[in-house]
Order: sequence, then structure tokens, then C-alpha cells
Amino acid sequence: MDGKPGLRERKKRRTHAAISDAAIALFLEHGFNQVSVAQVAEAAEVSKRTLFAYFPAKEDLVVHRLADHETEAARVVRSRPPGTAPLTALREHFLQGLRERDPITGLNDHPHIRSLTRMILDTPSLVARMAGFKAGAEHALAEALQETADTPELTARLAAVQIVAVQWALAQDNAARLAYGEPADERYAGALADAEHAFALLENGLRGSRRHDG
Amino acid sequence: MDGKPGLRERKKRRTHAAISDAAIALFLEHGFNQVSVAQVAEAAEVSKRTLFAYFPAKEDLVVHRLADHETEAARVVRSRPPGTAPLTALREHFLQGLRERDPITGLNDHPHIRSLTRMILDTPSLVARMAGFKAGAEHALAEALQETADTPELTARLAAVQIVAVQWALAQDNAARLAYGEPADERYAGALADAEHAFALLENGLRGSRRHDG
DNA sequence: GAGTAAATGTATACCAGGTGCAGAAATCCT
DNA sequence: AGGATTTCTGCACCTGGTATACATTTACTC
Repeated sequence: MDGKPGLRERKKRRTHAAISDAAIALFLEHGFNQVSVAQVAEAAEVSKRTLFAYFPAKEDLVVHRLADHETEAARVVRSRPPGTAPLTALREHFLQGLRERDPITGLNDHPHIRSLTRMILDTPSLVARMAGFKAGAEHALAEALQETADTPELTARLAAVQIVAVQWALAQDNAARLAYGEPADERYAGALADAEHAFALLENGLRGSRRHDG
Repeated sequence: MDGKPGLRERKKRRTHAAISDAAIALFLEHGFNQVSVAQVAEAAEVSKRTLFAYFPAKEDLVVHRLADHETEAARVVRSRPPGTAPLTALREHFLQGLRERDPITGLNDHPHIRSLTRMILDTPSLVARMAGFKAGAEHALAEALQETADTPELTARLAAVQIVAVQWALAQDNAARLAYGEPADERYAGALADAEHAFALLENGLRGSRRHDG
């Protein structure tokens, strides 16, 4: 269907990548707020106006790579094998992400990823953007649950927000530990146990969540 | 301890209120993004610099009233009667909020509140600010759970994010229905049932959440 | 009650993110 | 090759937010 991208298309892709790369390099070196979009444009040899034609806002220079993950949970639910519970499919997917050190699980300690994660977490406007993705993920997952699991609308929405919230909490916890210096391979066992615990909590509820019950 | 507020203090309060009132009136009339802070400052008969001395950012002109709610769930958990489960206290508090039409439950249909809610939901930067409050509420609740219920740290965090996510989903659902025109008194029964269902889901887990199980 | 220190307010100029516009340059299609 | 179309650019402009330097008001003290 797309046999020949065409020169125009190829050039667009290259410009897009050039701007993004220049931006991330500068941001990692000096900090997100310490670099102006004008500097990014200059480094990418492009006018400021063109930069904004490719990226609607400064934050998108960083987070555009993560946009795909917004619908990841929904895709997992939709493409699960027949007879599998949504939550089971999501757990397996998350555990696989941990094994593969998928950055979205917070368990990737490549220096580049780590610095990027740290920068995002340290920059309020980028954190806000991530929260936007989170909301999008909730919405997409709710739709997927409703359409593929015969779940009532409200229940689907409630399940979706719980699941997404838990996944993000797990990822943030992992990322925080790696940012603190713990190697991913060392953290893996704990991350696995935590994920199992978290998904069990989702399945069984908060009833027995106290260490000593009364 | 504060017998006499003092003239300076009183004047500050009045200025604060004057700016906030002018801002909200203008925002409701013309829309958040259609009104500049300079216009707000002029309407409040104050310089732009002074406005920013009272409110760190334009969004705060709207959301500063909601800042108290950030720690509400945590306070409920901390001040619950001995022997009560945190989730029980939170459910009772939420149901009470519904009965009293507390705006935070989304079930208040006073025209002023409704317009304000609609404006916030329609303005991305305000939604982002709300998400910030949500994160703060999660954090505060996690601490409260950990300190008062002898819950392990991770479990407390996971429970907190689930609870906050569910409460917000309920509130947003109610607000959306009222924004659509449904009167609060008419919605009350449904909101009550939904809340009971949601808290039961939190307690018992997502296991049986499908309408027809397989 | 006058005078002074501290706090608060103002005017002005400035920076950065983002947009509208008109025209130049590149690409595409025939 | 040449015209139509898309893309890029420079420029002016708006808005949110901040720094500086100065004026004004409040509070405290004698």
C-alpha cells in the first residue's frame, strides 16, 4: 500500500527526526526548561515556525515517542486469546514487559532512558503531559473492556481506571528505584513480585490488604 | 490565637477575593482562554504584577478553591473511628457527599457550579491542573493508609491510586450527566447505586465484573 | 502622634511559547 | 519544462510570567 514513500514524505520524516533528536540532546544536556524552542530550531537548522508545524508544543518534542503507548492496554485486551480474562492478558503483557525491560514498565536502566525518565519526572509540564496520556489510556481501555468483555459501561470505566492506575504506580515505583541507582537486573525479582501482588489485589480487591487484620 | 486579623491581613484577603471573583466572572462569561490575565487584573483594579503575587499562575485563579480537597481522602482515613476499615470510612464519606450534593462528587447542579465544572472540563490546562490534584490526593491517601492501617508501603500506594481513581471516575460520571442537563435530585438514586457498586468493586476485586462470566 | 522599617503595590521592560500572514522555495504531476 | 501544490521561512504579534527599580501603605516604636 505504501510502496514508495516519495521524496517529500522521506524528507518530512528526516526533518521530524532531526528536530526531535536535536531537542532531546539539548534537553538532556541542559534541562528542559533551560533550552528554548528557538535554540532547538537553530540546532536542527529549521525555523521556529517549522518546528511548530511538526510538534504542536514544546513538550511534544519529548513525549511524542510515548504516544503509541496510550492505546497499548486497549490493544492487549482486544487481541487477547479467546477465553482469556482481560486482566489475565494484561498481567501477562506487563510481566512480559518486565522481562524485556520495556521502558514503559520503568525497568529499563539504559543511561539514555534513565536520564530521559528522570528529566520527565523532574519537569512539571512533562508530568502533566504524561497524565494526559494516562487519561487517554483509561478511556481506550474502558472502551476495549466494554466491547470485548460484555462489561457494563460504568463497570468497564471503573475497571479501566483501576487497572491503569495500578500499572502506572508499578512503573513509577520501578523507575524511582532505578533513578536511585538500583540496576534493572537486580530490581527484576522485586518488580516481578510487586506486579504479581498488584494484579492479585486488582483481582481480589482491597479487603485483605492490611497486614494484621482486625 | 488570631483574635485580630489586622488591617493588612484583611486587605489582602479582600484583594485576593476581588481578583478571584473578577477572574471567575470574566472566565464564565467569555471562556478561560478568551480572557487574558491583563484583563482580569484591570477588572480587579490591580496591576498584573500584583495579580501574580496572589496567584502563581492563571489556572490558580480558578482552581485555588479546590486545593483543600487534595487531602480530603487522607483526612477521612486519619480521622475514622477506631475499628473502621479505611475503605468503609471513605465510602461513608462519599455517600454523605452525594447526599449533601458536595460539588466534589459531581452531583451539584447549581448553575454557577455547573458552568464552572463545564469550563474546567473544556479547558485542557485546567484539566491538567485537576490531574495534579489527583496525584496529590493519591500521595496523601497512601501516606494516611500506611500510617493508620499498618499497610505495607506498596500496598498502600496501590490501594490509594485505585481508590482515588474510582472516586474521580464516579464524580466525573455524575458531572457529565448533570452537564447534559439531568437534575441532581433525579440523578441521586443512580449516583448512589453507582457509588455502592464502585466501592464493592474496590473491596471485592474485578474478578466477577463481567455480566456473563465464562 | 511622628517617624521608620517592612511589606505591598505599581510601571516598565523583558523573555519564552505559540500563531497569523505573505511570500519564497521545494516537490509533485503531467 | 512548467504550473499547481505543499512546505518552509521571516516577521510581526499576542499572552503568560518574571526582574528591576521605585512608590505607597501598614505596622511598630518611642
